Amino acid sequence: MTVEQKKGRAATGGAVLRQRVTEAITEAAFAELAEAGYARMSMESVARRAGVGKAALYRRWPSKQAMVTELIGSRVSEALPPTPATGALHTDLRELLATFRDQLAHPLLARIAAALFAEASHDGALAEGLHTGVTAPRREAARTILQDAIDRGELPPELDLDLGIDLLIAPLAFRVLVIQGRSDDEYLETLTNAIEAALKAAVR
Amino acid sequence: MTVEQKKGRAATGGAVLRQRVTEAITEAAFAELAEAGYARMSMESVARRAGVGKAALYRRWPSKQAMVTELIGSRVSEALPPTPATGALHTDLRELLATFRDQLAHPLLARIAAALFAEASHDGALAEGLHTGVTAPRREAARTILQDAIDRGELPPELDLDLGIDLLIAPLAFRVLVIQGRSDDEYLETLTNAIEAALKAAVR
Amino acid sequence: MTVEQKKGRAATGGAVLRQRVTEAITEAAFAELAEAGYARMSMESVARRAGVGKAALYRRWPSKQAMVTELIGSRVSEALPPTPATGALHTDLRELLATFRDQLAHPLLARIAAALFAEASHDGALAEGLHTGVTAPRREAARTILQDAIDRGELPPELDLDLGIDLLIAPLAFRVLVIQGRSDDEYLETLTNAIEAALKAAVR
Amino acid sequence: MTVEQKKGRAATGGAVLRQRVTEAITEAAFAELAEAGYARMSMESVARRAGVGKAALYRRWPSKQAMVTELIGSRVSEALPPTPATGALHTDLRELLATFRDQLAHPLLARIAAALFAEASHDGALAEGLHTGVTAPRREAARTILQDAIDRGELPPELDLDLGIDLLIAPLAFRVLVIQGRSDDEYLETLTNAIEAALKAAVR
DNA sequence: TTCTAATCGAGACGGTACGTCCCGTCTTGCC
DNA sequence: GGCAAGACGGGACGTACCGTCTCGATTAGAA
Repeated sequence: MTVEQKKGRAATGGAVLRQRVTEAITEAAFAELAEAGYARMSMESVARRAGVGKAALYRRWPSKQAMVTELIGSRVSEALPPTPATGALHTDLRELLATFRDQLAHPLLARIAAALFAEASHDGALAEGLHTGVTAPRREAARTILQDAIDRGELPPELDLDLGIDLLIAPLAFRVLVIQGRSDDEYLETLTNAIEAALKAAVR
Repeated sequence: MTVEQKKGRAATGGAVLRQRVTEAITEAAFAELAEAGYARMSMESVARRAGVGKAALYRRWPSKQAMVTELIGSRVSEALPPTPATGALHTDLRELLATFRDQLAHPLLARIAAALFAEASHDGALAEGLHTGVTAPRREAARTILQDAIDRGELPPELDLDLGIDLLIAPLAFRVLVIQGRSDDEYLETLTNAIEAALKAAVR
Repeated sequence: MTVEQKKGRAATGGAVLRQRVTEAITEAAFAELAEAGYARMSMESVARRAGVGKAALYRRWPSKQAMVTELIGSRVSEALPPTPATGALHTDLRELLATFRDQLAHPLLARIAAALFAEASHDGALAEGLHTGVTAPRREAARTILQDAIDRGELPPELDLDLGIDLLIAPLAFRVLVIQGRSDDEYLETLTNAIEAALKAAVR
Repeated sequence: MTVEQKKGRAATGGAVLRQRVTEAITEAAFAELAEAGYARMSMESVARRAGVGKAALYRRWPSKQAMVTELIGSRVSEALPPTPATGALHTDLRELLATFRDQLAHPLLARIAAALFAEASHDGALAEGLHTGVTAPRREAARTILQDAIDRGELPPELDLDLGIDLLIAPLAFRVLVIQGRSDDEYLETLTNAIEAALKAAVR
């Protein structure tokens, strides 16, 4: 028996059970978050709903905030769509906006994300986690679209990319999250037109 | 002492003490909010900091949320600047955006407002309060600017006003609140140009 | 308004309520101790039984052990009988032993005291508390009886007082607490005779 | 390797391992008991200290209490000295008391025994176990000495044996366990004299 | 001036959730 | 089939706040 074998001997014990429990917790947590929101959700109710001891939660995450952050982050990540590449700025834009709207429209993610972003002002680690897991990938997708359009000559090379990304993401996010207003296809089409015009003018 | 003086004293006497206490609470609440954020602020620490009993708080507001909402709402309202009316869309826009940025840059209001908007997803009354006290007045200012520009022929009459307002407010809000990025005068100038172009294209 | 008046202003708030709550807790704690014993008694069940928040317990005592120690200590203290002074060693002895037996026979105090003495081996503060509140007063009563008997010439002046006290207390305590055997009046009479003989021989 | 060797290993191999594990647990348990006492000792720390899994403990004993009871019981039994038979009550007594003191002075057994006797008030099985394993054998030794002395005419035939045993055991036990006072040879000599006198008077 | 009624600071109240620890059981893969 | 490792459900620990309550002192206004 080698040392490696000995060390690894019991390392995998209960992987199946662990998986089952983790899934029960995840499901319960999302349900509680949807019903009560982040502030009113309690670890005790999640554990109760999952049919699980509180320790099972704290064995996986060090705190309520850590649990919710990770759950949201992974759910959001797996929902990250492929960057559109239709070959034309207008269609790329519309596709990205539609995808973005569909994600934002998911009431659960939207509501919780808002609470997390709010908390992030007072918690550097949380801010970092949200940036890495949520914000950055989406901004990167937008950046790719814009850069492609510049390469094709559809947008001026002097475009301020960061500002461009803001223009792309912000109006829709505000409408859905803060105003909680409509964002149907007609709205999206008009918005696409407006953003396209804005991008062409957003030069340093 | 004349009767009038006596009456005058009678009308304001208790009110003076009450006013003093209210001010102490308000100041303490803003300080705690700034240091700890909405979620971590406690009514007990506010009372302690203000040197008053907890009952003094609950005599004025029915709950923590109500207190913070009202405090934020009134502070935000008194900070509402006059709507710019320079006679030209571009300057109106830039002035509004600069004002808006200065308000958002106030770290306290920004952070707390985020937490409150997050909570609003689960609390209709809070949502209503925020809309009336925070959102609506600002959107109205933007609407006025846009309508004036339409009237002057600077913007097409078919402009989707709601979308136009989103375009005006959202990118800056996102940059300051979520991205927490820079928003200096240069950025603002480019943003103004981009928004102006977008508005001209945002027709139904 | 003097400083004293100002300082004392709110110091007495809720004394009546406090008293009521303390009594409810005390009663519930004794009941739980009787039913479950020290180890199995929980602060939560005491609070529930008393119709009281857990904080009400922890506002009064810093821990479960402190609460039980104090409750037992005070109950035992108030049960401390006057030292017998019949003028004769034999009757003093019998009276003291009878009193002692009656206290020990109280099933609650006996059982809990045993658990506390056991814990005391590992907790200096607890040991100190038990000595001061429980052990010392009883030993003092015994010492008085013995000294009186020496003064009257019923016992030799060379009597080892500490040993004498052991002889007086220990056999009965063991019978009741450890053996849990009978200790009726007949037994007590024989025991009194035996102890009296022992005391006369317990010289250094 | 021959078949016999293989078979022999098969037959004893498991037993040897089991024995080694049992010893490691026993040693760890006594160490933890000594350091923390019964209440604060945890099965988890015992397992960790012994370098074994918790299941190894629960495969051997059904509960923490059962484990400690059995461990203490067997240790105490193997420490049971031969009943003294010097041919004279005084020397028998002194020898028994000295042995008893030496056993009680063992800090581990003493402290744990106290906690177990306390728990026994609420647990009949534990009480039974302690009586059989700890109390009864020692009382029997004392009984033998007393009966021998009666047979030799050193003690009256009317002696209440149970009371006699109490007189023998209790004062020393109290001194060592509860008072935690000194019990040197000088004390023991005086005590022996006193008990001898008491025994002669302890008649029904 | 004396009375009255509101408000004050202090802090205890019942409750709920936090994150930690340990019980006795269960599961896994190695030996 | 026993082993070490360690996750499992359960439940108590002691802490922190919530929003409510009670207390006696303070404060002005009205009588």
